[in-house]
Amino acid sequence: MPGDQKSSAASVDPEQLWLRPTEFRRGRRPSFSREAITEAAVALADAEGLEAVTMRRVAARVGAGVMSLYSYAPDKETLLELMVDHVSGELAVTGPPSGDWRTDLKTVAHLQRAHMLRHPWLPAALTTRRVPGPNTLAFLEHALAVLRPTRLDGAAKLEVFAQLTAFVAGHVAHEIAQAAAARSPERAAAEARYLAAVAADGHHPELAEALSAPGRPLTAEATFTRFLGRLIDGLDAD
Amino acid sequence: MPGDQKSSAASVDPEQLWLRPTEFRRGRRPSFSREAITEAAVALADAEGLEAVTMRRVAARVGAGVMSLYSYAPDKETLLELMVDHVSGELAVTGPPSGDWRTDLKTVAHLQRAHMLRHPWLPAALTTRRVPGPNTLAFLEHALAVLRPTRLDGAAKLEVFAQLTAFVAGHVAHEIAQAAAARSPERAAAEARYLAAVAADGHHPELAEALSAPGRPLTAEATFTRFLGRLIDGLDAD
DNA sequence: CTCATTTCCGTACGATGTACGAGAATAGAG
DNA sequence: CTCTATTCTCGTACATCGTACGGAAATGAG
Repeated sequence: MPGDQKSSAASVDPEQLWLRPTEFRRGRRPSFSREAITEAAVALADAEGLEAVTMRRVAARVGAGVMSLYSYAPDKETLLELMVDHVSGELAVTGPPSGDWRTDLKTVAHLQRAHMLRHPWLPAALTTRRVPGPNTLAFLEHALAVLRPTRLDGAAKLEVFAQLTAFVAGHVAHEIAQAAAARSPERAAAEARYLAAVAADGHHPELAEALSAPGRPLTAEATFTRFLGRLIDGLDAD
Repeated sequence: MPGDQKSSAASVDPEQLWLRPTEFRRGRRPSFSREAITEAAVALADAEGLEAVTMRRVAARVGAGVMSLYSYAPDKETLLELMVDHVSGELAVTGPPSGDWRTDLKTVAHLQRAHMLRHPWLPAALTTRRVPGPNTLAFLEHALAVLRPTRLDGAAKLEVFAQLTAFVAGHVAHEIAQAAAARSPERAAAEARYLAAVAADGHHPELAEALSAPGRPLTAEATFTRFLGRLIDGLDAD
């Protein structure tokens, strides 16, 4: 493979991934399943973070040999893709759109946020992964239905969904980092001391003022709702 | 370290990172420098992506032994942090705020977008990294100055900057993925075939319609500008 | 000089993703 | 039934990764 420029783009064949023939099989019966393996990987990521998801640990969790996993997914990248779509199955759609598409779209975003908070590895995983599986597509279908009352064309609707997802992922990544910092007081104190030192150097007057006049503390939820409102209420202006 | 829950949160001591004593030194004179090492790492990431940044390759690029790098950065995580801040030095601020803070803030976002497009590994790196270095702080200082005409309190201003950065990173990550897919026609065709197959299964009528009525193709720049406008013009409503 | 201090880096170790290929299990053909 | 093709299982092996360790080399202080 000459000039293999993988950069940071995922490279998984969607057809081989999602359109595998579930048909007739000769040979030995499978001892495990894609689902069981994916669930094990998700459980690991939920409990210990994405970097705990190693082929060895996943295999141990399902009781398989390491190399057996490769009968179900051609490589680890694919397994990550399976994980992302698997948890998207939890994005239970609450019913048909109400007709008030702005409210519906906000509900969609709030669902996504709760979902990503439950699986904190999702924002990082989504940065690269980009082949929508069946569960992701079901949710996308719902989002498109929500957008039907708008007069956006197809490409624009897809773009709105992608932007919304990116926005939620970005917000939740930040939210998670804040929460993690707060959970480790030693680290939080070190960071506070560092920022205080910077603010005291005289070269950052705006930062100094911002830190000294913090205002009321904002909940992450309130911040999210506010920015989401700005984003969505401004939509369809053209 | 009991209960080491690292999850996906970075864990670098900001004081040891950015407040190192550059003072008097006894012992042997350094043969390299943080800057040279960081630049080598950045060059690697720019050319071949984040995953090409290995200690061995960075060392080879600066002409050092692998373990010599550890005299300049305690671990790879720290080196990544250095990379992020190093490239932030390119975010040249164009001058004092004009007074029209909405326009200024849009300029800030456009600067960030161009910056991330020049260093496509940045969105992924920013998902985890969260200790602002001097260059990042200089840019933050500018952003805060831009927000001075608003009557937001300190915490709110910081939140606006974080959200804006997250939004830009999310958009650019998506933009990069699109561009990468377009650059590999084989992959793009496979994905198109896959989506067409899904749309043809009858269970995704909205998707089918969105794909069949794409509308005029949108440039990434235009999409960015549009969503950015929505986000910023809605600001300060309360 | 001596000695404390700092940098340099070869070697080595554990962990990772996965290529390879030998065995085991199963279904159809005869 | 036997034979053969097919499929799954997984132990072994390897390249590559981050980095711990410790000795050699260089430098400033006393």
